[in-house]
Amino acid sequence: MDFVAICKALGHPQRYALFLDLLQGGDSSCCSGPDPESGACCVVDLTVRHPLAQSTISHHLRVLADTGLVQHDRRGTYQYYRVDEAIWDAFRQHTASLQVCYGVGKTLPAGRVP
Amino acid sequence: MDFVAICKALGHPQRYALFLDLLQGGDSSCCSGPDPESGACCVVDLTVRHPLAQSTISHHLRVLADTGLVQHDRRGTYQYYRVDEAIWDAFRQHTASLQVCYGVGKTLPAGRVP
DNA sequence: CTCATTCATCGATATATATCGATGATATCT
DNA sequence: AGATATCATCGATATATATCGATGAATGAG
Repeated sequence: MDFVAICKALGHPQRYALFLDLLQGGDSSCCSGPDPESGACCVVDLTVRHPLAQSTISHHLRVLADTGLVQHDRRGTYQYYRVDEAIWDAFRQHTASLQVCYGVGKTLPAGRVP
Repeated sequence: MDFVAICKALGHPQRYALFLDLLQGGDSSCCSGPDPESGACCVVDLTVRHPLAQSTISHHLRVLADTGLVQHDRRGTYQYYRVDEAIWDAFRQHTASLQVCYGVGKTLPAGRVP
């Protein structure tokens, strides 16, 4: 789980929107997955819901998939994308673990004092 | 709290390293703040600890500060940077709130089925 | 087999970002 | 006032990214 890489991937408005869409399992009516309860989404559906060219959406999905945050499996001509819950959970856990921690075990430095 | 902007700011290795440094309150020995228990860090200290030019560090700190994630206050000639805990907490809370939620309230679409 | 559909890849272009050295502004000290 | 230190800004350059249209590969339908 590369925290920085995932941050970078989510740090783009359109890509974040795609990610949110996948998180919600493609709940819009045009999603035509064979098992909608799996939360997967095919590229055409995303193309309908997002104001981007198909190639651009494919590109963003690849960026997300390269971090491991998103998985895809082929069914017929369709490619279904979904959020990898384990990776996402790891990301959230890491974020939660980063806390401000000053004044703990700090040795007062003897350096210059302005 | 702009989630995407913060992700973008943290999605860069050097900037993330600076952020971690600030999170830990500059616990390295060269940090010479007048009140080290406040967790603040001045730019020179970061310059010593990170392999970047001073102007580059200033730039990254500005990017972090522009998101609100980091604050700074001047004391003498020094500029002390610290993490804004409220913003960081908001970021962590938002991250925690983003959950996979499929199969909830989903109306089976009548669209094409591959 | 032929055609249509989905989707990834390629090539091109415009924009953004990272990085540095140099300069300038502000504050402190003598 | 003059010298020094900290730090932000500027200008330049190299690299990365976003976006699109066109193309090609794979698959299913007729």
